[in-house]
Amino acid sequence: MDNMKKVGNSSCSDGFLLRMGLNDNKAGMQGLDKEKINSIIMKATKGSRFYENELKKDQQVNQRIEKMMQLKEKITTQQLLKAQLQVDKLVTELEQSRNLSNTIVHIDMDAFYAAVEMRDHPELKDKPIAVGSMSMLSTSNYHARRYGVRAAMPGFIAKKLCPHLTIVPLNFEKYGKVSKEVREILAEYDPNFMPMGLDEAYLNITEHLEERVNWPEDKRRFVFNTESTTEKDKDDTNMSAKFNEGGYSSSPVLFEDNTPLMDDHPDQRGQSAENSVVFGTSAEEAVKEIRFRIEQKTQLTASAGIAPNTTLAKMCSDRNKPNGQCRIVPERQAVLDFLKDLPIRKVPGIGKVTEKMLKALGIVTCSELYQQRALLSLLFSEASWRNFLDISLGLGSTHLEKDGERKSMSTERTFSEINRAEDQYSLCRELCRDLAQELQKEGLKGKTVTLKLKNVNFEVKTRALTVLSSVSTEEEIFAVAKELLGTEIDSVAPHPLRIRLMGVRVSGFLSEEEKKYQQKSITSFLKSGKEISFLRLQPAKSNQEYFTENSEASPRGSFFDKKRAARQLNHENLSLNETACQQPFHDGKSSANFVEETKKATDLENSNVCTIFTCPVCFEEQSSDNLEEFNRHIDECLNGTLVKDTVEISKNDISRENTLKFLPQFQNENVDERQKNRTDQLAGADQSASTSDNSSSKSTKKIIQIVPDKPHSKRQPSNLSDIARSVCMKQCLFPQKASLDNKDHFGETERAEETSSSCFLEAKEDSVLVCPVCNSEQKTTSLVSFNRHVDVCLNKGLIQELTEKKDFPTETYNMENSNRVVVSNFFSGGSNRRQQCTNPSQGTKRSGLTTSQSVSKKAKSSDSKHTIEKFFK
DNA sequence: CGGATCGAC
DNA sequence: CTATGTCGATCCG
Repeated sequence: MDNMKKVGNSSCSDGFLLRMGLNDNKAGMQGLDKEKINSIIMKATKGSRFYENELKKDQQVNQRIEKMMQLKEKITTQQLLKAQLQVDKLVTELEQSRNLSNTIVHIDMDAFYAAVEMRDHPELKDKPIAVGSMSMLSTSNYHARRYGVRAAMPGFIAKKLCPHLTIVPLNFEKYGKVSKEVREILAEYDPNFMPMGLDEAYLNITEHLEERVNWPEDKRRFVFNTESTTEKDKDDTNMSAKFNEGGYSSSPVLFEDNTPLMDDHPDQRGQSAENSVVFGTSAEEAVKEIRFRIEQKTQLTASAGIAPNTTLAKMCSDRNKPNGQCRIVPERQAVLDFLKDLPIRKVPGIGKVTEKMLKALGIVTCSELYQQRALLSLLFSEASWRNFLDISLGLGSTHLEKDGERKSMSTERTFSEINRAEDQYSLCRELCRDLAQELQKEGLKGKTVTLKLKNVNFEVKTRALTVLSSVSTEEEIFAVAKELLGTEIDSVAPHPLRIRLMGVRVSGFLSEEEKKYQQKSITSFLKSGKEISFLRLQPAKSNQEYFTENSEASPRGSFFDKKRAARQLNHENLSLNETACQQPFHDGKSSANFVEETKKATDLENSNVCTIFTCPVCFEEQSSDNLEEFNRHIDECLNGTLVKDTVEISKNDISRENTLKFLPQFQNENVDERQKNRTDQLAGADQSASTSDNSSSKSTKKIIQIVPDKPHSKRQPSNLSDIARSVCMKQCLFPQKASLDNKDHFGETERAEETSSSCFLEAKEDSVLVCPVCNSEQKTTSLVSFNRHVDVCLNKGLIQELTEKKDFPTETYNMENSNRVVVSNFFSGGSNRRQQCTNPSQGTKRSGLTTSQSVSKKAKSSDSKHTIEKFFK
């Protein structure tokens, strides 16, 4: 209670100041003390829009904390004990899997950008400098840090702190070059080392050390380089002089640590020739050697950490910064000692917010994190508390992960206020262009486009839309982004949208497999078995068919399918048929058309399609072409198979996966290069319209066939949600095509014409919407309201479905008070489960609050990134 | 899935 | 004189 109050009332400046990273001012002669720094920053920042927003965010965090504390209050001793037992059981397992056999090194260049600039501008050497701009600094040198000048601080504030500060503009090209030089050295110790941005890298030197033991001295001898031989020097003729004066002799690389210089070769160093040095064979020596060589080559210093896993190595490299190194020897006790008093904030993955939340629980150090493990398991998501547990036990990845596939790509830009829609659209287009370029470099195509906006009050909003066929070109991305932007503009109309940042992101990339086979939406359909087609119910304009592809994300998540199905009805309508259908979120003069008029979708001929309905449940062809009658039939069938359905889910999912491998490759990928916007969404349909002959296809997955010919084999409904959807889309038709069961068909199926034939159901003006869940007729003819209704129904259904599942892990975790656990377990479906994989020796299984460790970023992209040097110490 | 949030640099 | 970034991943509902 006491705590709660404190949190709630905590001084509003708390979080903000925290963020500014005001900390150890090394009691140095020059510089400012902490208080002075605080007040200057405050003065400069107070009242600004930025500050106001910071306060707001801070309040939100406080509210979160308050909620957490309330939850905590309700926890009973018994629950806690139970949790303790369970967590400790896990601890035992984790402890058994501890792997100390690897030697991981984290290398971190000191004040990298600033150091490079100082090297290249000797006149700046003894001055406080920062790299960046008046708006934002990327890093500062140590001299400037004494004034409180930090990375991620706007330059104009830094100037107030330190009027003498020299701000040097960023020069990524240069940093990239230096970085490359460093990497060349690193590669010698671990060819598979993992760069993290320009100034950091992880190495696994386990193998190197094994070999190194047997190396002759000569292989470990390095000469002092007093010549300037680096390329940089060409830029700077003073290099030699500078190097001599501030260079190696005064550099502490070899002599700074108090640790004995030698291990296995006690007096080597002394024996070494005058201008050379020999390094020992231990891990420490090897890393000293690396740092020595880096400094010789670049005249820049690096810090390093050596430990049995990446997390520890990283925290280690921070310890003796700058220009120092630290090792945690591979013993359990050494690891625990290191962690004992380590503030959790030092742990990679624990940021400002998590720190504050944990602090509210009285947790500041890693050992406290361990002590509270039971409580944490009740208050945080599984992914989070498991991560906490790993941290407090000192577990982490013991090998460097391969660069995993990237999951998204984005670009964003900050600018001074833009409020004219016209400018906003062209900016948007520009961003799409940039992004498209980057996507193409990596050959990626994604299905989800996200627009990010930050208004002049620093409030950030994102709006996303997932489309069926993946996008990658400027035009394709813009077509979607434009729509999102238009909606936002309209939403504040008649006021202008006043923004200071815009960003575009593409995610939902196709997997390799998908790339290969994904072609027509039909193919995706075969794969996922969860296609949704939808009949537009505004027949006044046109009848179109929309496919929604289901992603892999939730292999068995029927709930999401439902949600998505319902939601996508909205979105598809919105984005794809702006002109042809009502625009629920736009007024008539939608600004989306401001820059580029949306092209009219090609109306598809469907008038002469003779329709046959096949019930998606019983697979009987229905004689009647009366929709209502058909609906009734399906409803009956559905009711009859409800129970059976849930049991069959997994089985069907498996069979679906198996068949996937044999999907034919379709060739019409670029057929519609010219077709943009919604037209391309309809490519599959378009094609089928012109291709009536699909006799070569064996339609095994047809659910509703409305095509004239073709008998088809039956496919079991995959699960309840599938059925629900198909019913929901009563008047829709599913693309078919097929050859799931016909491998012979493969390979030879290169002709686009063979791919599919799909038909359209005639839209009847008097269509009645019947909710597939509750079976009630809906009065409305508005799709949006109908969707809303279905959504609600589906949610109800979810609860039912939940209670029916016997294997739902209700007993596993504290359920009495925290339905959050229920929800998260359910919602995350497979993903949560995946994360539970717990073999620390198997490397990163992190998620939740740890991020960067589990994700291997592409070096390439981080290179071009505007990086900000870490700012705590 | 979409939106917000977190963390790294 | 003004003026506070960019990116990717994860979590929650």
